[in-house]
Amino acid sequence: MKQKNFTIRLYNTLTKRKEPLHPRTEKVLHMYVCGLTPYDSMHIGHARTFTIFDAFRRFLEHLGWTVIHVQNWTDIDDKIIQRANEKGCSSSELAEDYIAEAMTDWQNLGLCPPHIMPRVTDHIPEIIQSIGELINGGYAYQADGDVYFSVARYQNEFGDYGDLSGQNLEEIQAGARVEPGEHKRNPIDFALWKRAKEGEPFWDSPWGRGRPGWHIECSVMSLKYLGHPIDLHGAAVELTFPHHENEKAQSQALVRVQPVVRHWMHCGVLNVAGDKMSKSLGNIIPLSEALKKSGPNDLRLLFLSTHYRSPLNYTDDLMAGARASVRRLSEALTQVLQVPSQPTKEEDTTSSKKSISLFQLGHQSTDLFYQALADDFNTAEALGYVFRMVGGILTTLALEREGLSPRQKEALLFLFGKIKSCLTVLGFDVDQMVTPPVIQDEMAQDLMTLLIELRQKLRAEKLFSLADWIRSSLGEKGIILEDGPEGTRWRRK
RNA sequence: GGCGCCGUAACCGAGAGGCACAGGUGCGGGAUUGCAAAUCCCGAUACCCGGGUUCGAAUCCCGGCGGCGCCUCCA
Repeated sequence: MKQKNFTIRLYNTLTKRKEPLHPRTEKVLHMYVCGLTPYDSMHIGHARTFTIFDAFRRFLEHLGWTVIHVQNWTDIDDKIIQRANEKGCSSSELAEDYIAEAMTDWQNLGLCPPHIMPRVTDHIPEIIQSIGELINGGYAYQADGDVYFSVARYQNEFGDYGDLSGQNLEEIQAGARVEPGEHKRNPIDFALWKRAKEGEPFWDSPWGRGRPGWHIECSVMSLKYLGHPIDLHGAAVELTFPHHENEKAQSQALVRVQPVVRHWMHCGVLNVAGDKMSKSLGNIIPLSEALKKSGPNDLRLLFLSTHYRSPLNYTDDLMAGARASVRRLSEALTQVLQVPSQPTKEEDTTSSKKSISLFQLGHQSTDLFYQALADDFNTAEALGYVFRMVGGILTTLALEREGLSPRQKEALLFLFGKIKSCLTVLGFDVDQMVTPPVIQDEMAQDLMTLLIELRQKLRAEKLFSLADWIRSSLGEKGIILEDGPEGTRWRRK
C-alpha cells in the first residue's frame, strides 16, 4: 500500500473548492493544527477535531508521506488569567495542569502525539521580535502600551483580507467592536500585544509590560517550526474568523509570501443534542467523561462516521450506535481469528468460487476505501466499505458452519488483514477490538472464571433457572454473558 | 441583516445527471439457541416544497420553507 500514488483532493476553505493537496516538497506535509487554550478540561468537541486530523495524518503516513505535525498550546490568554484568578493560582500553574490533563486524555483517545507542541509562553522573544518587524514594516502601531495590527494598511498591500472567511472589508467593518480601554485607530484592527493590567501576568517588551494578543502566537510558531508556505493549516471552522483571517494577514505581512498557507482544512463543530456546548447551557461533555462510557474506538467511529466538514450532533443514542458498530467489527474480527482451528472441508468448485469472490470483495473494498479517503477525506464512505468486508466475513461464517475449505479460510484471513489495515489507517486500535476483556484484579478475574464455570455446570445439570439468575445478576452489574459453541464469553455493556 | 453550509427511511449517514445494492444503529418476521445474547436470512419505511433545464434530476438552475455555522470568547 505504501507505494500507492493518489492525488489527494481536499476542500480548501480559502478557495472554497476541492483541490489537490500540493505540499511544497513532494510527499512531505507541513501541517499546523490550532491547539487548545488550556483553561479547562478537554471536551468531546476538541476530541472530534483532533481525531480527524490524527486520522488524516495517519492516512498520509500510510501512503508513505512524511507529516510534520505542529500543534500549539495557547497557554496565556484572557480566559486563563480569569480562571486562574477564580481558582487562586497562577496562570502558568493553571495552564500546566490542564496541559498535563489534556495529554492524558490525548493518550487515552489513542491520538498520535504531534511532533512539536510549542507553548506560547516559550516563544515570547520571537513574538516580540515579530511584532517589532510588523511595526517596522508599517503594519502595526502602538497605542498606549498596546500594539495593534492595521488591517487597512495590510489590505492596501495584500488586498486579500476577508478572503478566507468569505467576507469583504465593509462587512467586517460593520460588525467590528471596540472593547473599553482599547485604542484602535480602526475597529477592525486587532491586538498583537496587550498591555498588562494590574495583577496580570506580563513580559517586558519595547512597548511596556504585557502579553501577546490572540492570533500572533500561531503566526510566529507556525512559521518558526514549519517554514513557509505552510502546506496545511487545520482547525475547527469556528476559528476561520477572526483567528485564521488575522493569523494569515500577520503571517503574510511578516514573510511577504502569498498565500502563506496553501491549504486551509476546517472541520465542522460538534453540538450536543442540537446545541452548541457552552457553560451557560451546562452541556459540555468532558472527554474524560465520555471515555468512561465509551472506548477510544467507539468515539473514533462516531467521529469518523460523519464527513469531517459536516456538523456532528452528539446524542447518547448516536454514541450507543457507534458502540454497537464497533462491537460488530470486533465480532467479525474475533470470529476470523478462530478460523484456522475450525474444521476444514475439501476444496470443491463451489468453495473455490466463493473464496474468489471474497478475495475480490477484499481487493475492491480496499481500493474504494482509499479512493474515498483521497476524495476530500470521506471517512464516512470509507467506513462503509470496511463494513462491506465485515458483512462478507460474517455471512460466510454463518453459511459454512459445517466447515471451510482451505481457500475459504485463506480468503477470510485475507479479509481480516484488509479490515485491520483499513482500520489501522484511520487510527483504530484493532488489537483492542480482538482482545477479550480482562479484569485487572487477579482475584476478581478468578472469581469471574469460577462463576462462568459454575454456571456451565448448572446448565449441564439443566438447572437453568439458577444459571439464568447468574446471567441476569451479572447483567445488572453491566456484564453480559454470551453462550456460544466454544463456551461462554463475557463483555461489558 | 450579511456571508457560508445543509435538508436522503424510526435515527445517524454516504452518494452529486442514468434502476435509491452505500454503510451503521434501531424495528418486525424467520433460522439458530434450554432460554437469552451474538450471528445469519428475509422485510418495512426516504431524496423538504414549488417551478425550470434535460431523453432522463435526490444530484444542475431559480424561488420558497426549515435547520445549522460564522459575523472579534470558541476545537
